[in-house]
Amino acid sequence: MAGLTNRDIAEIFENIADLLEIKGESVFRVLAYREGAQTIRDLPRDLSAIHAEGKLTELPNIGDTLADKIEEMLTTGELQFYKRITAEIPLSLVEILHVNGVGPKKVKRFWQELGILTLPELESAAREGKLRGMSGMGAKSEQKILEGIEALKRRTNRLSIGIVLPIAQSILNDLLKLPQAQYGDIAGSLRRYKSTIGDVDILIVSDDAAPIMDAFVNRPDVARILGHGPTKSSVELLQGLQVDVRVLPAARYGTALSYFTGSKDHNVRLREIALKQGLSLNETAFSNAETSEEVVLCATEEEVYKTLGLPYIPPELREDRGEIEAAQAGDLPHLIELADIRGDLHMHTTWSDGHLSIREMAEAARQRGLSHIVITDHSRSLGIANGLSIERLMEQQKVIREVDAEMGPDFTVLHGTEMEIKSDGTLDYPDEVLAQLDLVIASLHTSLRQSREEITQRLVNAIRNPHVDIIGHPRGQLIPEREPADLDMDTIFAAAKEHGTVMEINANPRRLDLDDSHARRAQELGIKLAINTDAHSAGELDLTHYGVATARRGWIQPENVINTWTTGQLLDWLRSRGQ
DNA sequence: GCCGTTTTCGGCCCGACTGTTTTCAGTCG
Repeated sequence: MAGLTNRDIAEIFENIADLLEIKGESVFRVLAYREGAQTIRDLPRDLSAIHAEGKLTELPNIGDTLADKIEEMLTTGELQFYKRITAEIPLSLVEILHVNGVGPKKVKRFWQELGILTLPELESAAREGKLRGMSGMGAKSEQKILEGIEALKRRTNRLSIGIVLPIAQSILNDLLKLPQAQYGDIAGSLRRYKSTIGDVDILIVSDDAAPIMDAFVNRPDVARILGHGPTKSSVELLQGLQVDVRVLPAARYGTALSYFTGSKDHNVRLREIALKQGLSLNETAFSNAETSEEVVLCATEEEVYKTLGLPYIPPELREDRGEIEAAQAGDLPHLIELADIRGDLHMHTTWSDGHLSIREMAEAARQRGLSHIVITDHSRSLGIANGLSIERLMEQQKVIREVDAEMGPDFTVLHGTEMEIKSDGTLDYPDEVLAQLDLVIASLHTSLRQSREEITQRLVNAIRNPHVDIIGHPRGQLIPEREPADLDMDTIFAAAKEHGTVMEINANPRRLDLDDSHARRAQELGIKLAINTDAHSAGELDLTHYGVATARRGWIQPENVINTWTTGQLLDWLRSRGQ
């Protein structure tokens, strides 16, 4: 089997890590495979392209050994080492390892002492009371494993940040209403604005933790209490989402917030820096590495970074993707902020599949402090979304000009389209129609499973058209259910660079497309970006922060995002492209 | 297995909680 993708290779490394862990290998060797897998998952380019350049070992966490294995997989489609290890440790054990409360030691013992190879076998054994006979295992452990298996079956993997963030904010708000709670934050991957969220971490400052812990585990939306200690509790909500709450004193809040915001890789790097100063850093304090005596308490994260001799690093950058080195060099990027956004260039109205009229969308956008918007309804071939015929498109233009005039000089409404790139690669409106529009977004909505060559060529065709200004949600992913199209992003970006075509970061949390690492790659190549909501309602105009956060995760600076431009700058740019 | 502004060898994080245990191992984050 040829054509192993980055995702395939990352999964194989992840499986190897699990198998080595069950085998009882050094945790650091296990970690090396995990980190290698993570690097590959985050990669904005194809491993085959990097391999062709001979630069695999320049990737972080990829050394000679992993590079050789990647090469073997790319060239032969197989990995002999993987065959050997799966012959030694059954791959089906990996599934058991994913049961909450079951770690590598237990997986190995279930396998070797009871011959359990699969999740259903473990479930039967637990139901039949066969586990409690093992040393160190009782009826309670058995019950916990059964609950863990049930949770795993319910589990819908990671959820979109758009689902999780509102839930987490409501829990935080409820806890902060308690008289014992002083202040608190959402930490974890949610604070870093990852596009998908596995669980929620909330920190609360208080000197009286018990009432907060009790209130939390007794919430009506709690399905199951996973833990209920004096300062830390953990629950599973009815939606299957796990939420952890910790309570701590104000004097230690900085180290705790830093620790629980992560990422894990970022924290490891911070600890290394601390150790070089003779300090040991954990979630409670900096201690003397020799004597373990606590020497610095940090109430704020700024103090944590200051103690390490670093400037404050924004949460969205904390992924160990070069931010530590940049901070040390005094070279952190000036990141875009929500307040920099002046316009939204992609939204729909009742003319196609939106819920509000042009006038209503304009009013809603103005209320939100924007200075201009572009109405971009769907084009004619997207029948399911009531796409506009050429006649209706031209009719719409008249209405948009009227609304624009009504809105006065301080708010501008422009006429655009979100035009289909059809499955044969042609565009949905002829050039002479496109020439009459203020702005053209071209997007893929259909035939997203075409071959890499075909679908890449479709997008390149659109990029080459001089009337196309922006490529909307370029990769076509839907989080969490739909994988991105199989696009050759090196080729896409090269074309976009050549033609000055803008790449969208679609701010809808189900899309977040481009993602952080592709956005970063685009910026490095000198490609301009747009952050648009693709709103179909007034409420969706409030999704911009997800796009801005994704851009921040991609190290994006405001000057490279065309939504930060004034209305005049945008119009000048559009005019210059018209020629 | 990766990595290097103290190291090409020897580090690589550790505290909270649970269940089982009479002092701790396993798991998780």
